[in-house]
Amino acid sequence: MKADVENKTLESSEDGTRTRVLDVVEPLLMERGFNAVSYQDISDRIGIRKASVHYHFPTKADLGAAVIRRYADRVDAMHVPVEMLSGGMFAVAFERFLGVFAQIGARSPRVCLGGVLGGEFETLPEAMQVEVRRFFTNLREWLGAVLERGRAQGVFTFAGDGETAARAMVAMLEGALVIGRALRDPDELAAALGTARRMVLPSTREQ
Amino acid sequence: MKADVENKTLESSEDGTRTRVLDVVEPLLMERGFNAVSYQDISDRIGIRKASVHYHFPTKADLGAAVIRRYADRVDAMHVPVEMLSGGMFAVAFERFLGVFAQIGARSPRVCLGGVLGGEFETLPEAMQVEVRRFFTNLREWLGAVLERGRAQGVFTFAGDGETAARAMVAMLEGALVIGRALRDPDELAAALGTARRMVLPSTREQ
DNA sequence: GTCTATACAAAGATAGAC
DNA sequence: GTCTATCTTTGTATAGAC
Repeated sequence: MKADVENKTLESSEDGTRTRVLDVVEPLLMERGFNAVSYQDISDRIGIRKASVHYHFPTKADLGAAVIRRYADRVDAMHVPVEMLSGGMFAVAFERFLGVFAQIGARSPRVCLGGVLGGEFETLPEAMQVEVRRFFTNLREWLGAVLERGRAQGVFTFAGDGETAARAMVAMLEGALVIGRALRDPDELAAALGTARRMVLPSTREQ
Repeated sequence: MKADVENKTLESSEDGTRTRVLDVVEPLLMERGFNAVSYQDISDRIGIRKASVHYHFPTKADLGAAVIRRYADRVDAMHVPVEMLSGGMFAVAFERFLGVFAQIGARSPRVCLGGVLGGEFETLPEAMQVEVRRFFTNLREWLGAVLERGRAQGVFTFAGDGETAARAMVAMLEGALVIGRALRDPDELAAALGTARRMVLPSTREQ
């Protein structure tokens, strides 16, 4: 169990073609979506034949599901469990959450994988739909809990319950990535980030 | 210029296959996106051959662009020009704006055409990209002006400029449609609608 | 304006040699 | 694990008769 690896996020230690495929497909999906990415695209990019890609991921559904699963797990891992937070750490966790979207926005024309796949949702294989749902559910639940408990500790201020605020916030950020990319306008995401803060952080709310 | 027609929204008076095609494709796009809809799908649904569909829309880009153009024009037409608004009419116009999204949400698994095509944006033909941009730009500009002027007349209250609020709001509603569909959860859009109101309507803001 | 027929390219996927 | 070769299906698009 040698901890080598160049800069892998999590995942198995041994690099291997399988991981290279995932690494190539993920950004491709974020840019073009599932239906517009082919085995040929992948084959071209990593210099092996289509058939070899099929060896690692027999069907496209397998491939797609593996990509979102890894993506969702990685995003999950960036969010400190609510039980471990207290006091000012809530604000930090919240900023970190926004930072994830800010990072994606900085890589436009990529958008959040959840957002693109959400658009194609009805055409996705079951296994992928399950992962997309899990992604959104986890995100919402974590953020909802953070907002709720953070408010109890006086860090956040907002009306209604944390879950509702979390829903609105995630939706806004996902939407902003998509629209901002279409308009080639970084202000779109900036407006969403600012609004998100103003929704819950009293310090940012002076007119 | 006989004003017959069954229940066409705008468009030319004579029904004709061309319009039937648009009528069939629009909801298909809202559900599946552009890349997952084929001439065969259309052919099946209106009972003519693929080649006949090509007669009306030679390329798929022509077809796609025509669909969004009509869609964007229709949404545009639902929004009373800001110059014609005053006093309480601002609140009415705003509710009407939210109503458009509520209607789409009620037809889930369809989502806003702008939202789906935004997800596929990088893979769309130029002509379609132009229309998608126009859709979002018009929506944002109209709403931004309504919020701004409505606030000047004491109808709305919010921090920052109207354009920023409008950006955040449109993004939130688009995102909520997509996520709500994936999760098969009507509460998603409801949360967004409620949050939108709370963002600008003082009457809805008591905790 | 709609049909039949067909061209042509791409896609997902499998068989079997190396 | 990767290759060549191939199958099969689907998609966009065009030609030409009716």
